[in-house]
Amino acid sequence: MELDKILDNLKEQGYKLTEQRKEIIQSIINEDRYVSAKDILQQVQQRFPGVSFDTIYRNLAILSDLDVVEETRFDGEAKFRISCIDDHHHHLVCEECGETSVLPECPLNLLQGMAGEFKITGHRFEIYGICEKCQQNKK
Amino acid sequence: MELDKILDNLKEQGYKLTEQRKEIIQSIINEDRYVSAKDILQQVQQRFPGVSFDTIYRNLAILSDLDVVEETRFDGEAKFRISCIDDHHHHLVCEECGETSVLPECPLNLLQGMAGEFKITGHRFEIYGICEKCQQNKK
DNA sequence: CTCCGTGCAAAGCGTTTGCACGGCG
DNA sequence: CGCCGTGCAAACGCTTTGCACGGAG
Repeated sequence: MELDKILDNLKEQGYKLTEQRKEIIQSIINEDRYVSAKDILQQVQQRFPGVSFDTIYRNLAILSDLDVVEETRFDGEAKFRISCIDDHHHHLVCEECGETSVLPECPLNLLQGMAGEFKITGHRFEIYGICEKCQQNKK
Repeated sequence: MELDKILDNLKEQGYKLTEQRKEIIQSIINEDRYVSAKDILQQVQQRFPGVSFDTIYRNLAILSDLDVVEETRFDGEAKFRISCIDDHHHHLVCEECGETSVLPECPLNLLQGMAGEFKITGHRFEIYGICEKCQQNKK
């Protein structure tokens, strides 16, 4: 998703476009992989040394509600990445760098009907491992 | 997995069989669904009012290492259930009661080879929703 | 000018750790 | 009787919240 689209969306929803907020979104877009609140804070602090965790978390909560970011959890902390709400998809997540690549198929489709009477409200399918780049860095 | 087998396993590994430890394992077996440390504590406290969270957590860590319990996370807390290490499988997890049922197929098998150079170290595939029983309770 | 968003500080929650005692082996 | 496991308490890390000020609309 591009920055302008997101800002328009926020404005429509009645949210103000503060400099901090814009910078937070920008750095999430720049990262384009799962990062922690801390990672985002450090990025944003390069331009706004004053920003605090609360601002990061509050904005992440809003962005997550609006499906601007996807949220998951590993290493004992929440991780966030810019979302592509257009198409339903799943990730290969590198536990070293958080880099993600998209799986070509949603496994839920392959399991159609297997759930029976269970009313599905959500699902999580993530493959953890080490991406090619990080494997080479380790050698 | 049955209690005796687990206790033998623990003994083999050099762990002592304290009453608290046995009770912790027993209540996890009895639950047979994803429960939180708090849930386990409350169960165990019925027989040992003195037990504390530390004991629960320390034992859960050991049991998780030995693959006696499976660990996941939702509702912002770690959840544990007795594992069936014999066969690789995945769960439908009810977000109301933690009840799980087993999926007939591992979706990773269906996606064989899709990961490319990504070195897979683990994966998580869980479907969240409301199980049949909880749907009826809500009505 | 009105409120929403911010920064500060402190609290909240689940979880982990240091310590000394008690009980398993 | 040695040492692991326990309970207590305190610390921990991540995240959330109350408050008063400042800036966007």
